[in-house]
Amino acid sequence: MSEEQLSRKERERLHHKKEILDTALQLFSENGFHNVSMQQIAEASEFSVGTLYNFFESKEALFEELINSCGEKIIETLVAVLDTPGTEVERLTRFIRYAGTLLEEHAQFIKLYVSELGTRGAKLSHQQEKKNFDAMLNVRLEQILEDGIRNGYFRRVDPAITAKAINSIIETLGFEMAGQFDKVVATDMFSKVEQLFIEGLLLPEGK
Amino acid sequence: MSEEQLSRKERERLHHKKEILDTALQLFSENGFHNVSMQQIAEASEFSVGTLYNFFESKEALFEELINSCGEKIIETLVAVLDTPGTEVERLTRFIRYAGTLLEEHAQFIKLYVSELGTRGAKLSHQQEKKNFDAMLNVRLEQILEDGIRNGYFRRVDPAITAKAINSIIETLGFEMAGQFDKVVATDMFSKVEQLFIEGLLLPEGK
DNA sequence: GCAAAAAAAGAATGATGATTCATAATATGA
DNA sequence: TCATATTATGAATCATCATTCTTTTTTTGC
Repeated sequence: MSEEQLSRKERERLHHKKEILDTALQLFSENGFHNVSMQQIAEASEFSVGTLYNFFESKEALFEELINSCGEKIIETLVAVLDTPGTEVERLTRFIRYAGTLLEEHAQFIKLYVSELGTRGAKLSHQQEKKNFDAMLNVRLEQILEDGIRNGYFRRVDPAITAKAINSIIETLGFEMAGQFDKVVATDMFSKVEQLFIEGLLLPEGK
Repeated sequence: MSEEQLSRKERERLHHKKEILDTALQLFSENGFHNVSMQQIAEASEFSVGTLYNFFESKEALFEELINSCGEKIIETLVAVLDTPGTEVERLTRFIRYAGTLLEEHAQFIKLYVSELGTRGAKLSHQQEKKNFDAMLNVRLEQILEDGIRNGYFRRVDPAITAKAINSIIETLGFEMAGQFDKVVATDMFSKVEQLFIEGLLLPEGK
């Protein structure tokens, strides 16, 4: 919607930036932050090192922008799925299924995020408080589980642990699959996750 | 058992090596492989850099030896727990509980392993095929789950996914707790994991 | 076309940190 | 106690980057 406001020059600049971010994403997700140099990003994106610094304050800044730009989009759709109408059972089910779909379009980002930040480890950036997408998701999941229990759909498990468990397996599968994504395999896997958790959580009577 | 064969000198050397590995473990687990220098390890262990290289080929070699020496011990006890007599339900239960205990003694190692290798990511060592402790565990867990299903204890979930899910949550909790371990909190958490998975897996009738 | 401004280039700088190696300290054994 | 062998030391080397900065190229407005 703001695309219209920008001059050709500005659009071009944005496009260049995107190109850089894209190649950086590829390289980082394949080799990890520490094993990719600015030189490499420069060569791969067919810009010079100097130009990279023209777009980004520093290597870390580049990385952060990468994470945030992709992360925000993903988390939004994910949370949207969780906030969908329906019973807690339906919403949780939809959420798990949707995770598989997400993987398809964002395999690289997910791999990078999981391995460098994920549920574990803050290996990078000793600095400021960055938004923790994981934590955000966990809170939502926990809420749904709690509601589901209160409303008599789920057994009385611990919502916090269960949320973490669901998150963990999704991240693990996400990471595993990201290398060589296959739509069929992915949907299959996530439907098994669904079966494991949803059926494992349902109360025998089913309300 | 081989301790007797060694001369005092050799024993001393071994002891020195252990001291180095111990301080390296502490530093690595706190800061990650990339954020610890050989200098730091040298200072902290009160040896000189040169001496470190007297014991280890390279920084990576040191790291690998660290991982292997600790990992082997842990995996052995863990597999031993899985191979214990009893029904699959009992064995799996024991396994999950035991994971909490393990954490107590090996918090540092677990944190390091999970964050640098774990279920995800091969950020380090571009080289040879290192033993993958995770995979080993997964295979065993899968087997137990399969048996448990066949013997009518568990519902018909996918053993591979379920094994991964159990592994993932254990790793995640392991990592989270490793920072500031608290026995009470830990046993509590793992008993909730037990409740989530065991009860979620049991067939209504209970055979 | 042309001068000023903007963007791109990439060689030079500076830090950091792994690894080496000549030297010093220590242990051994006669 | 001395000569030799072993082990430890840490300053010097070497490589690898991130980052800077001067120069070159391209674009823009005229």
